[in-house]
Amino acid sequence: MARARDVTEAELAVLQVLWELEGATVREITDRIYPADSDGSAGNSEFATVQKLCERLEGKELVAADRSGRPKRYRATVDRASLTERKLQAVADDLHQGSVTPLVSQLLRGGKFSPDEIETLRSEVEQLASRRERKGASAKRTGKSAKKRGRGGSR
Amino acid sequence: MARARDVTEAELAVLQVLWELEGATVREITDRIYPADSDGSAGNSEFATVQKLCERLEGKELVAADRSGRPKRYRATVDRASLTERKLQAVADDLHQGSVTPLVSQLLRGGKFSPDEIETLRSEVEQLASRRERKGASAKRTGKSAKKRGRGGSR
DNA sequence: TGTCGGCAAAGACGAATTGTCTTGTTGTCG
DNA sequence: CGACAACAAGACAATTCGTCTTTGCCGACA
Repeated sequence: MARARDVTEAELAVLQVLWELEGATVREITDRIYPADSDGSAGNSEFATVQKLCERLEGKELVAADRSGRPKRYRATVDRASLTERKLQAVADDLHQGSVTPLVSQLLRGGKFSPDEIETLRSEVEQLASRRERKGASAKRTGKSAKKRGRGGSR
Repeated sequence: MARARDVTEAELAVLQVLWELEGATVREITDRIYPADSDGSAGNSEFATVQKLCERLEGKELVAADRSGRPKRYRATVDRASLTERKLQAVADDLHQGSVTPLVSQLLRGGKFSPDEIETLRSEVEQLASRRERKGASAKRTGKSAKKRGRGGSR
């Protein structure tokens, strides 16, 4: 029942650092997230907080730890794009039976795009279109092709 | 810190019913969500559960209640598309500084589309592209300025 | 050798959320 | 009136989340 636990605000902050640094120790992450108090006096608990966040992220298999060196080294096992995709798929599952097309339409309808972006999107769609030409001999567009793919509400 | 409260699983179930029925009483919603035990004996608590969910949804201003008739009547104040947009924007805010273009690209790259869908998307992009063509006359706010949309992550 | 600082692991904590359920109160209808 | 559905208010356990404390470990260095 528990629905794939989402990435938390604080956890995301850690991930962002790991995406930026491409592998970092808890200390390094902490220093990025909590600047200002660089003196080692009370900053002790912040370190522990980040440590805990890293553990939880490891539990979710979003980061991995390299335990060979002494200061343990964390790296992200998902990149920004993957996480984005997960979240988008979750939205699709929740609101559109797993189909992502409505999401794209919705985003396009929002229309907040620069000419550059529009051009990029256009070419991406064209690419998509041409890719299907290559394989689908019969452009039978009435079929709808039942590609529903519930996409496991599993979790 | 509290981040615009998300719609819960159970709450979403209620919303789905309201989208389907376009206004319904708590009883009606309950019957849809908890079938099987159609006898009115113990189903009492389920009713209360749905009641509570409706109250919370009302608190989030996602539904509104018409209190004139006796069996109170709830209706959704956001449609599926709006909720979708919110969630998408939240993803964009969290992972891409509020820009939705990367989301579209990501979705397109996923490539799970039927020929029909591709055709639809293509026309939507074309529409977007052509819409920007006629920018000369309107000195309105539509200027490319809108850009990134800081979109204060809060609330 | 002894102790000192950084690292690690475990866990406690309070606050908040979520889904469920209980208990009273109120309104309506036969 | 009397029964019964709708309603309001809240209690409840379970879980989550961010934070913090404690305790032990290790290697370095005077």
